[in-house]
Amino acid sequence: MTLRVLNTLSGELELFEPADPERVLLYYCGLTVSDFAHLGHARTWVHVDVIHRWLEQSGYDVRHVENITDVNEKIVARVGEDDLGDSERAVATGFTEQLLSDMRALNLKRAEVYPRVTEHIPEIIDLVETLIETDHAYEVNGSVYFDVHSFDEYGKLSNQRLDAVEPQEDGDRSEKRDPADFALWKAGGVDADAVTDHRRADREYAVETPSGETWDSPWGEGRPGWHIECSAMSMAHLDTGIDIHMGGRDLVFPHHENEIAQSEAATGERFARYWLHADLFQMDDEKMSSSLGNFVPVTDAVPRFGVNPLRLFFLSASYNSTQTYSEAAIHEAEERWEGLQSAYRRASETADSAAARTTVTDDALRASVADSRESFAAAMDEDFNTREALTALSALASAVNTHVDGHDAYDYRGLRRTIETFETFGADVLGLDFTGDTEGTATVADELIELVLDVRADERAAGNYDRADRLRDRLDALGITVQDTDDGTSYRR
RNA sequence: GCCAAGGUGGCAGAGUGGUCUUACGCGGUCGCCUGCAGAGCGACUACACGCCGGUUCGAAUCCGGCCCUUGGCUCCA
Repeated sequence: MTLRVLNTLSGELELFEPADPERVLLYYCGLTVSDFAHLGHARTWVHVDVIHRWLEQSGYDVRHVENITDVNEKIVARVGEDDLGDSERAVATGFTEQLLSDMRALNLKRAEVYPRVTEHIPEIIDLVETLIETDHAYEVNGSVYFDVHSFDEYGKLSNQRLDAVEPQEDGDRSEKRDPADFALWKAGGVDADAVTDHRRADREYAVETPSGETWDSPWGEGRPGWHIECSAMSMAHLDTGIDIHMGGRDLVFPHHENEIAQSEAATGERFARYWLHADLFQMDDEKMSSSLGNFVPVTDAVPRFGVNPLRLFFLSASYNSTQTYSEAAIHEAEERWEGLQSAYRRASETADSAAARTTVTDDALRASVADSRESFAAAMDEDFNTREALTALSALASAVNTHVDGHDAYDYRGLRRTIETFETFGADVLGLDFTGDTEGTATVADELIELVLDVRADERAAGNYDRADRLRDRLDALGITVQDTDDGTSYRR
């Protein structure tokens, strides 16, 4: 079992070796809470989640930290909009709660901690002071900037060369020594022009010119820069360097490049061993993004498609390739989900049936289970190739069907092993829920359906197929699919 | 312009030096099964890999050039 990962730093597949052989420190660059999370975020979350789960499955103790950026001009821009809140903090709190709720809906494993910028101002100030003391940063008019030329390896993540980076145009950055220098601390309140830029003409705002929160610092009243938070917060929560640092590909430059610069300049140690970047989710021919307004919110998608099909849809492309929103592709994931779930149920039902015997052995089934386990693990170990891992689960589903279709007495031990494989790899690793949909809560509607099916069974037994088919059609029109099998009639809503 | 990722069958999407891979899935056709349908199983859906060169006994897979797409260089998962 040797995991290899594609490290953005080297651009190559590398053998994964965490600093502590038993523990993985995972940091995921989370969201700025200025809007609802959309499917692009969801896709990255699901992949990060599966990576977290696979690391645990591989025997590591995973410490997972995921920041929440709750200080930002875009948040301030929404102050006074509808009932979002009348302060930066109120807007941020509302979106944060929504975000955590979306994550639960997607069946994501919780991070150990979700640090927020507003709770780490002292750590940020300490880090900025260290950078000034070591001559990596300088203060001008109450703002502090990182001096990119003070860090020799600047550009090593993104391969950007300083002289090739297009200089920014705006004049108010002229106090920087070099256009590529970036703010660690910004003097004064929020930039009113930036806030105005983020406001939308088609919306009403109860607060005309909202002000963001500011904090005291050795350089006067101000706000932290964008990049510094991740360095300060990861240092606060992941004591010894990060093993895996993840985020979207759009963060490689400048965000992650700057994180490396300021962190390694301050500590003299490597900030993160492996940088993994999830490629972006596209809507037609451009990325899905809040600022472009072309997004499908998680809150709409989960009830509409279901969490299992959505997860399968995301996992049907590897994390480091782009994926495009397509209802046809989500439909395909639904079909695949139904196939997997029905095979799981068949395995469970037949294993529990009287026809299952410990004396029966089906070598083909057992070989399929072994193959499936092996190829699933091999796929995940090769940079988390979830699509290939799904192939292994589909093969397992196929083996169950072949076994059950082809035998009158079932291989109990083989089926138990099959079920265990679905539960370990499908449920624990891929985060699918095989049991949730139908079991436990029989509603009145379910009982009425059973009643109709009983009537239909009587009609069929009496040879009244016309009447039986009409009942089936009526149920179908209500969205209830009826299936007759050797073992009786089942239905699916 | 610079940096990065990518261009594979009707769709979607793995593979990354050689008939066991045109994987897996979706869609479509046919067969088995079924009272019928669905599900399931089996077969098929012209030996596809952006273009042009090169290396090699052999390339979708390596090298070079070109075209195109997406992302980054400004807030962004």
